[in-house]
Amino acid sequence: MAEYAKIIVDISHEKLDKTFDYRIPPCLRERIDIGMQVYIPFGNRRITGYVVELSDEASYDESKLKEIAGIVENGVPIESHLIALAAFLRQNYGGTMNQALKTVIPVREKKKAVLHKRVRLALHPMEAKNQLGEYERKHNTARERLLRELIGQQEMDWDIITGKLNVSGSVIRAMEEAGVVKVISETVYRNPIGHLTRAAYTLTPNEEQQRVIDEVLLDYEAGVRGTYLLKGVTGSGKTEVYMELIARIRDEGKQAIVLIPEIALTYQTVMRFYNRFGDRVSILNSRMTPGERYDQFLRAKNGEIDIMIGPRSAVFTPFLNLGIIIIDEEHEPSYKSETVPRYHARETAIARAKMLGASVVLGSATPSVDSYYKAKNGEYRLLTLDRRVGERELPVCEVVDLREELRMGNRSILSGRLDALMEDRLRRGEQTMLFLNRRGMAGFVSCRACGHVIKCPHCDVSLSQHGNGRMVCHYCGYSEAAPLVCPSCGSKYISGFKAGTEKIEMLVKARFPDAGILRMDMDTTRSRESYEQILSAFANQKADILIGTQMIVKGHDFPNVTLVGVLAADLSLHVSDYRAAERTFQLLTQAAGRAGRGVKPGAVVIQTYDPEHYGIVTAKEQDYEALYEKEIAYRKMMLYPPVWNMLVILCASRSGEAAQYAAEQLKRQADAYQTAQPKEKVYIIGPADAAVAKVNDIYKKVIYLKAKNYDTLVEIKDIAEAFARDNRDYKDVTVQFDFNPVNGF
DNA sequence: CCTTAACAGTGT
DNA sequence: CACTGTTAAGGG
Repeated sequence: MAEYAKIIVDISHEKLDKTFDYRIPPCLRERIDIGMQVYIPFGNRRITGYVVELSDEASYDESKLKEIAGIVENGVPIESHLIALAAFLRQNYGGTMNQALKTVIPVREKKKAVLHKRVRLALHPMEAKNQLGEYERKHNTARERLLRELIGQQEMDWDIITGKLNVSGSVIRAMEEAGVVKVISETVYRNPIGHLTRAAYTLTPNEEQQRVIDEVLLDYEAGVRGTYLLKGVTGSGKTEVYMELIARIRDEGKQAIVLIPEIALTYQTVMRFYNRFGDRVSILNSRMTPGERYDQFLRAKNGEIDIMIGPRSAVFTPFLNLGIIIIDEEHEPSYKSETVPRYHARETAIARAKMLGASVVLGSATPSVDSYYKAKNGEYRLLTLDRRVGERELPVCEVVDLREELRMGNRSILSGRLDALMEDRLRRGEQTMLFLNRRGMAGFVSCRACGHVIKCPHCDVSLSQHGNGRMVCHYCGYSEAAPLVCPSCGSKYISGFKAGTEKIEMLVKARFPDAGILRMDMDTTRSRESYEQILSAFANQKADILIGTQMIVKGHDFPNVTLVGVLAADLSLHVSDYRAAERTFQLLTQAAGRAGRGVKPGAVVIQTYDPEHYGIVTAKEQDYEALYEKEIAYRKMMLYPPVWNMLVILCASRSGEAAQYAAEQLKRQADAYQTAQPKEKVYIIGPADAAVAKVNDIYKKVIYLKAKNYDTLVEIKDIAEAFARDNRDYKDVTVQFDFNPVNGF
């Protein structure tokens, strides 16, 4: 039995990112375990911490050790494997142990879970009769009313008594003190899907689906736990495969986690799982309060649910008998965290599955190059679904060269071809979706006389023009009134360039005045429900045309949409990111997938200035293999992931000089590592300005490192992290690490 | 994070 | 010499 415990203090600060040794008092030795929250004396105060490790010897002067004061009884003990998972996050993605623990452990809310109070009769029927008589004699009318009711039905809801019966809480309390009744309060966890009504569930997997299911289950029954990449064309029924696998693994008493991109957690998705699994399912989403999310984790821990559906953070759902983790749309960049630790849910899921003996199924119509590469190398098992359920045809895809349009004198945002098709769809009463990855009226505003571009005073980006006569920064939210004359030279010839969704809406309205038009982007989906409202309005055909940013292309099913227009396919192509072509392909494929979901065939028009680019050509042909081959050749040549690994070190500070100096010093540390380990080739580039050099008055400098082995980069991260922690120059500089970044840098 | 000790500066 | 504000270090 362990005598000492290493404890991590429950406060977030780098200086406290270490364990403290405590003696375990004999009376607690039986009960103490890794992951428990405990009270400890710290300095001259008493605080709480988490047990991270148990040991028989102390690594600190034993005479100075203090004793653990007690166990936090109603605290949520984190399982030891969750601590191990936190250690994995810290090790592989950087940051402090506390940050890692906070990522893994649900946020604790001060507010208690919703209480459900009931009142029960505490006396025998005979005694109750006597008591009732006494109340009648004393004219205790309220007590009499309540007691009479309770003799009839033993137990009642508190709310009914205080409401319908009009008996106040103080009366009930007095009766409880007299021993007549007993108040029972039980915690009722908030159930985000409790209000749904379940429909009948019927499905028989088709031959192809069954083959995939059998392949995974055969492994599972043989005790093999693998990672599977399920590549299935849109509409091939991946969700049915997931549900069947979950059902079978659940029969063995195991639980399942289903990860989906936040934006794809629609009512329809939840309903499909709810119809099949009822209230053994719960969900997590960003619209829930921390308390609600905390409740769902508690329900999982208490065994009230078997299946959790949610975005990347759901990978930490505290299931004890995890059998399978499913990651739908595994290529989605939202699976990579943008806050420290910048973990990837896919890698984290695989690590967690390994610890617990669970299988992982990654699903996508357009797998990430990373995953496909691993599948080809045998690290993942590749499974495919090639047939669309109901044998619907893939939409016809055309590419329009915008340079050609310009030459023909068409300066409008709609090409002649798209315009003609839209008119046709309007005439036939079918729907159109227009996709543009830029919101607002104009991407930037500049002066035609002097070329001055209006920029955000806090960020190194131009301000976007919006329809309300204001200029908005899309990075920090700063806004100012649009000027009438150039602030630099006074010329009145200032205007906006590069149309956004808002401008498109205006232009399309002018072009098709009789059409019903909806717009969906960050600006129109501010409130909680507006997102669902717009989608359901469009689904119910309240509008003919839906204009939006990428949020409209994620997995929605609109059977009456027969035309999808991608207004500027180049937008995602020319960003400073080696994944640009891959992202463009995925986006175009998804957008195209929105057309022709019903019985009527669909058409897709892709407008671009770069029609020969392989990202666009392969998307038009719907040729994933061709895209992959081109892409992997490029990555091999440039030593980009997944062929090599990459680490971006980011130095951010209010002072540009401090950030630069800090970055230079870290580069020197990396150089020193390279000199000490010459056989491990590391390419070090920088320091340089980040893609956006300043955001919210914070200057950002980056260093890029490329190495064959991930662990080499982890070692450099450890060195840089230790250096920054122990060096006073880093007091006002935050250093962050991003491994194999997916969201630009 | 919070607390404390040490230190320098200020005021009587 | 007591008092106050700032800073660095320690916490097991």
